[in-house]
Amino acid sequence: MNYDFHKIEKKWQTEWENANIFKRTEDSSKPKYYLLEMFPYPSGKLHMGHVRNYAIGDVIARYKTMNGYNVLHPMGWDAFGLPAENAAIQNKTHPSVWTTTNIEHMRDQLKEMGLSYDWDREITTCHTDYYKWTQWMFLQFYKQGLAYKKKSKVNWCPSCQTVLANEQVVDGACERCDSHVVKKELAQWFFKITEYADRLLEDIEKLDGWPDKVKTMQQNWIGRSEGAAIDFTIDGFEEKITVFTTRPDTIFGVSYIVLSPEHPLVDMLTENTEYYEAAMDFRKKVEALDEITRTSDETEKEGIFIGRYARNPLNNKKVPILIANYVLMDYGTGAVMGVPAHDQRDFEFAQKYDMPIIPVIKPKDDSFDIDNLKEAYVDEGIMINSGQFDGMNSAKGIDAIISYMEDKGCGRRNVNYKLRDWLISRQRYWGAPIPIIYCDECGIVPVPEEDLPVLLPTDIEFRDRGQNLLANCESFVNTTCPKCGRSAKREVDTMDTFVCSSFYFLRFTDPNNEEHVADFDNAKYWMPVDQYIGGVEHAILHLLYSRFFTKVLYDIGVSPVDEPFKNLLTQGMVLKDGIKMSKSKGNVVSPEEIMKEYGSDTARLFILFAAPPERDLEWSDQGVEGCYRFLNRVWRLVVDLKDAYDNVEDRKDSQLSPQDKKLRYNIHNTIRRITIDIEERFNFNTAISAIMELVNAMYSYKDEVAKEDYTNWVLVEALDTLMLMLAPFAPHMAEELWHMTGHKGSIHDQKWPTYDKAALVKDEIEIAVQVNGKVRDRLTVPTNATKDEVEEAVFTLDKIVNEIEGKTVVKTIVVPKRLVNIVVK
RNA sequence: GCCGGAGUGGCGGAACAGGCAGACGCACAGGACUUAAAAUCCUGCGGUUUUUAAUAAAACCGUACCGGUUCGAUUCCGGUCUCCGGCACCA
Repeated sequence: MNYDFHKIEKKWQTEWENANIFKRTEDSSKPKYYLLEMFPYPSGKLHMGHVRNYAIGDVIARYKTMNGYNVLHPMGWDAFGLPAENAAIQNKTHPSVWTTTNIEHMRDQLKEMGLSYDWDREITTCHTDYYKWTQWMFLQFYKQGLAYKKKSKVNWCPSCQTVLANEQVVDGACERCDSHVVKKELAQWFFKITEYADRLLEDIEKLDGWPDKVKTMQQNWIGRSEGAAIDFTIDGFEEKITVFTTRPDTIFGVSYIVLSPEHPLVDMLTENTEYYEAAMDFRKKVEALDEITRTSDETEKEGIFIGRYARNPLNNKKVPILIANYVLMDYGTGAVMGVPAHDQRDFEFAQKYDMPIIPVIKPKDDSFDIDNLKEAYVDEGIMINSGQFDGMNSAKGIDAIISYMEDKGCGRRNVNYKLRDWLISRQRYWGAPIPIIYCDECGIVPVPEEDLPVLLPTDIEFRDRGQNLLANCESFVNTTCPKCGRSAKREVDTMDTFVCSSFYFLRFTDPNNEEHVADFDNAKYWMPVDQYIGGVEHAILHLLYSRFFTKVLYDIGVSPVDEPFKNLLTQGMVLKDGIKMSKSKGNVVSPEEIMKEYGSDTARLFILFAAPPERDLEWSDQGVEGCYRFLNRVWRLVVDLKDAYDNVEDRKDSQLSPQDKKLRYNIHNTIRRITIDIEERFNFNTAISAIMELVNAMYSYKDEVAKEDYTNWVLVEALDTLMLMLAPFAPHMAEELWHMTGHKGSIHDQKWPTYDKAALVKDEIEIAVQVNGKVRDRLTVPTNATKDEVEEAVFTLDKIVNEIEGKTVVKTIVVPKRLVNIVVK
């Protein structure tokens, strides 16, 4: 008979909910632990990735609770977003209806999993009492000069009919729908994340508890490079061309200047000349290229001369000005100096167009002929052909030349970032409206804080996609100016949903506060998040934005911390047949069905047992079956042995049998192992196998010892330990067994077991005996045997005597409690 | 191209401050129970070879590949290959 998980799981879920045992309040008498899993988008159903994420979190939450922490473990919904709007158009309903239905269903599923959330803190980002704060955030950013509107070429997804942030464009395609992203010139709202670039970069160092992988990804994304901005004058013009370079030490090697075809100076420099038409044709050609081709280094470098010359500010040398496809307008200044001898791209370009290659740095050891380069020499060396700087080490030359230029006023130290400002406008209905009003008289006017929230209108007809529904809603658009009272129009764009998720962790510390996003004292008690868990796909987007928000909020005194997440665990994907589960691949396993067939304790146990959390996990139906078998095995064991509780005092004073001692050793060794596995490494797979081993040991005891010889208190110790250690992994079964064996109170309020060192002391220990590093025999010795005693014993073994016969013993290495290695010749 | 991570039985995975490779689970095989099956329980389970009638026993090879350090290497060092992830004409 298998245990009735349906009944048991339902029963305890109801009991826990009624007793509200997972509700948490601020309690200064206990150490706090804030555990957070990335909240889901309410797509409709949980998938295995969610199950994994939340199962991992729940083990940690319950474990920390048992260890005396006041654990904040909240859950919510990242509920704005395009799928709701598309579904609404398709089904002719309102996105809020679709979203609400999905949330209800998914909340039920989470409850079915038996997760220890404090549901009183539930957050839903599309509710007015939440998005009021999203809008409030915008206003604070605006006040700080961190939100601004700018007309620029932006990424436009023709399928989603909206603009996207740089971070949301993956290989030239929309990260959500994979459509080809095009460039469009639009006026859009941005958050000035670049102003925080340096701090976001520097503080990565503080993130000890983050995986290096994620930190490196953020570093690359921010992409800081140090160098100089250098002004080149243009013959016959007042204007100057400013280039950015990381190698000012090579300035004497400049043989041409290249502008991006889109560079604004190009128009002026070619106007009314024979070069104008060619330049414009070239620009069009380059603009027609999509982002991937344009920025791929396989694309052939092409350029044309535009008829003008610039002057090298250091030696006044006259160099031609070109435009070329490999210079990008949105990095640096959109202009570069061409130094073919010391830059590989410039080298290729110069060879193609027959430009002079002027070496200005030679290798220290003169290892090759610098005047006949086969490729650019990019390493440091000794400066040559560089006037007064000749003979200087090129690394030093960088500083020397910058100082020289700063004195002369033709150049300066400069730092560039790959990071762009965060485009937050979206031309969609289902998002938080940007709280801005446009007045003919007063211009751009922010909505006063007391007027928040700017409500999303509900009288919208959901027809075709492809139009901004808010723009067509007159009751929304038409308003009055808060400054002058005249009629005015509202901003019709909404905010990127990543804005909503950039501060939700702060809101969880005080989710129902109507006056503040969170009471400072509450935030101070809980923040930062001690452990954050989610998929690595958010390594840049969400995690970088959240860090940015936290820093801004810290600066204005709203957040008590300047980094939100102390420790980060990035879980691996759930695979089936070696590939990611996806509808299109048809390899999806539904959590719903698994829980129905085996129960959520089994589902959780399997997903934790199959692989360590950071690694990808291969789904196996047979593996699930195995975990189910294991839980049944535990059930039967406890049922069989529970009589031990009736007479615990029995034999308490008598000597323990060898079997008793062995079992006690196993109990306490298991506690030791599991505690390390959870505490130090989150290796739940090995933690679970340790529990399995304890169960096997208990079965052996049952097998080897006659019932009348049972030592009940040892059995009870084993059973209690087993149940307590199982509690974070299989919470329902553990709770049921806990009560079945006569305990009072929830097992989830109990203390995590500690191990008894005395029980881990063994009288004897088996060691390996090696000859020249090969195991030849084994020997059981007293644990406290000295090295000499062990060494002596080893040479009495027949096998060893045979093995070393006729050979000379060079030396003998004794590793206490492990092995002896005899080296012979 | 650059920067990370990984490569261990039929499979998922253990063991790395250098110390008995393959814990635990799955699959498979054999046995017990059963009229039978399922479930359950017990046993075996990296490869090759040799000895033995058989039960068994022994030797050698094995942690992607090549080399090094060491009494001893899955673990450390150098090089190569493959896979995965990120960045990529960033001046």
